[in-house]
Amino acid sequence: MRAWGRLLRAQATTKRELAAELQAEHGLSMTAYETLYVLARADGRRLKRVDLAERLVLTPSGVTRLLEGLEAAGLIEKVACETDLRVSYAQLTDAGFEKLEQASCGHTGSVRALFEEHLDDSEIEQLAELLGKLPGALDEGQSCPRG
Amino acid sequence: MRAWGRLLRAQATTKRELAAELQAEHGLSMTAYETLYVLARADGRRLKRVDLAERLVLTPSGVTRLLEGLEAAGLIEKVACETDLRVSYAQLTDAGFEKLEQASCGHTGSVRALFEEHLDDSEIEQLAELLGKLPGALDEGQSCPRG
DNA sequence: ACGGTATAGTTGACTACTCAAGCAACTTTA
DNA sequence: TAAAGTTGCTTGAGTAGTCAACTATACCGT
Repeated sequence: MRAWGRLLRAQATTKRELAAELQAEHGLSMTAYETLYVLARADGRRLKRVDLAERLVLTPSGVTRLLEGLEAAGLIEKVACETDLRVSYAQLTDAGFEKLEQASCGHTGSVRALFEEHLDDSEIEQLAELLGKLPGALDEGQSCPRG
Repeated sequence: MRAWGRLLRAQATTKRELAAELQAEHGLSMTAYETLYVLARADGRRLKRVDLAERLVLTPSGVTRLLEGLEAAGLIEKVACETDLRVSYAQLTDAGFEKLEQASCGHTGSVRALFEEHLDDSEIEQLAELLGKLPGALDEGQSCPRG
């Protein structure tokens, strides 16, 4: 039960710090970063909006609004699907990929630093393990695109 | 590093569910609930806005806006401090305390259920332990007011 | 082929925060 | 005892998301 309170506060606190940094250094929101990240690792660097919504834990309308911004910034583009006229893919542009690479090292570094400041390696491993059992955990891979 | 991604998603997913339930059953937002909760356990059931901000991981303006709502709903009231005219306490009203009690059992039940669905007791204990080492962890007590 | 239902996405109105700026009351210092 | 600085809180404007309602396309049974 303490676990829940701590989950809330730990996440809120760390997220706030990291978001501020990401914003200051690269002009990206946390969610925008996550978006570029999942797109970069997706097949063909594109994803249906609906899949994006699931991965980012956002509603479809949230995705629409998010992508509006990213498209305006030239980091992604809208690509129509040939076989289903309803779906439009979010396609990572080269600029978007570069942006991600620029932001990636700094950001993952900060995340790592923040965790390692408070936990040792095996504890982090344990934590990942435990959190992985909670809902919302779809499998992912490593930290760096092109890594 | 996976830990971070999972922390984000686990929290987003669970929070979404629990918030919806809390809203449907008691008309409270997650943050409102947390507020009532920390006030109930505070000395004299009141807290300075600035302290509230720290505990809820909110900015002062966020607290102002939040308390506006809670005060309008009669769950808290504004009480001026006698020795320092700048500070105004948020004082939990009886109605607020009752509201908390009503919401408390259902909510803590849901939280517990959600965790226990995926983790066993010792894992939950471990998780709480690990999250407790992350920033933002100030000590708290048990789950139920008056408990 | 055609009506019914499900799915993908968008839009308008709203909520819950944030930040930057500001005011008021307190403290320090000289 | 007054200027300068600090602290507690509020306010205006903006951002990021939500929900409910909508359009458009696709699929399915008859």
